[in-house]
Amino acid sequence: MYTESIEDYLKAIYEIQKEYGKVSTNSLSEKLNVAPASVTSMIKKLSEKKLVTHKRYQGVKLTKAGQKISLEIIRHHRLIELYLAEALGVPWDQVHEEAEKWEHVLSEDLEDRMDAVLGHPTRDPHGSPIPSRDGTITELDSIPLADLRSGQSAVVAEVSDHDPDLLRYVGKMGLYPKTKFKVLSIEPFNGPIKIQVEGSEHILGSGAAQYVFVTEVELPQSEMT
Amino acid sequence: MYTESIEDYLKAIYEIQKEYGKVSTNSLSEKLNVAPASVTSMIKKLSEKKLVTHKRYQGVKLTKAGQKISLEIIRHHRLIELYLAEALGVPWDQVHEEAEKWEHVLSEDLEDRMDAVLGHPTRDPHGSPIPSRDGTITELDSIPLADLRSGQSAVVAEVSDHDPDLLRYVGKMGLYPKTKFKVLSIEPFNGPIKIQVEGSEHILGSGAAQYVFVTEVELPQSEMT
DNA sequence: AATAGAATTTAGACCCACCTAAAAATAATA
DNA sequence: TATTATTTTTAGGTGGGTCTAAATTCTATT
Repeated sequence: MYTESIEDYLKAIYEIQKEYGKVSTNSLSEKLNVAPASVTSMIKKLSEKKLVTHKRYQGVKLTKAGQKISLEIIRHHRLIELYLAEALGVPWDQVHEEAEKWEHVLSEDLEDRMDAVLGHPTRDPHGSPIPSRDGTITELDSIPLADLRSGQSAVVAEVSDHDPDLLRYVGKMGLYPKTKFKVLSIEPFNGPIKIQVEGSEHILGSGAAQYVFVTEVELPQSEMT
Repeated sequence: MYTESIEDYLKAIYEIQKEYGKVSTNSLSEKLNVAPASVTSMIKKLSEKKLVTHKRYQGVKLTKAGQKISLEIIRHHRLIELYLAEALGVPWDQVHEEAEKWEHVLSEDLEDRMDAVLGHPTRDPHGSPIPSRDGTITELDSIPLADLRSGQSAVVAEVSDHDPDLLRYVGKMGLYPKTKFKVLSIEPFNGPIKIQVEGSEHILGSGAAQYVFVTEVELPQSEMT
């Protein structure tokens, strides 16, 4: 078994790798709230354990072994999030924090039991895919809501869980995964976006719209070929 | 918040205090599987934090503050045990290990939710009382099954959860909390005990009978006054 | 190509919780 | 009571994960 800290680093590396491709010391430092120097020394350790590859001043990359572990932790995390939401009614903006702690001490047995109770789910409450036990994951092919244009409809695929305030904000307008909505108008220069969700209209700031990812985008009637 | 280690020490101190009255350095060393020297230094720390009182070479005692924290952890532990058993079907010999890890990272909010889902229970799966949120606990007034005599009936109150094998062993004969049974015979010199549980007979080793605590003891007909 | 600025790494230190070995205090027994 | 045995404490060290300050390397810009 690995320490909680190692698991946190691996998870962070996976997530940064997914979002930006490259994983720098500084990006880890920010994400994990530790000093860059601390990251360097941990990278050295991870590298010795063959969990990442590292070229000095060039960032890190997960090895097969490292990725496997990081996906196990992510699986724990997302199963827990979903379980807490479903079974205990924890609101979607609180499940992340709870899962952050619990994920490190969840046994395989309990993981399986939760998985079974939930019916072998594939998405967590924010729409993120839950890796399978053997470490495979199918990342979603979605785009930020902010990239839509006036008149387009789409379905919410995933909402970033990095900020509880954001989740509450978009939750208030019903923008949960699988919810269909329509962009009524979108102002230029990152202006506010007017959307229609289940009959009612809402205004969404562009900052938030960066973190709401959508799929099944439909062109407006007027632009159909 | 306190470290996991501190919480473990406080819990151990509470339990030893309850079982033996006095809490020595060695008893903690054994219970926590750490060297006596390590216990001494942790005691110093706990003492500085006013969680225990300590006279050199004389053992420790929980302060009010220390007891409060230890009961909070025990509450977490036992609520988790019961929740796992009830909601996820984890067998009673496995819930302890799971709870050992989870108890340190359980939020108050989740504690309350579990408590509510379980209907504000007062006993864990082994029959141990669950402290209330404000830190009150009503310890059971029970005696070891081994102290019963031939012909007596009693109800299982509590089974020690210190050893999973023990739990499986007594579980096989149905000796769960609230189960009524009768002592058919008991051999002297810590001999085996023949008991009747729900119609069927079983033989119970005296070692195990030390750890099964019973209540509602009834005298046999022949000895009634 | 030189240099200023940013990113990264090294050096040295801290805290936490643990360890072993040795010393000191207490308890048990001849 | 003296001596031995047991318990507890002190002394000194280790590994894990973090920090700050300083040195190094890379990158971008002139």
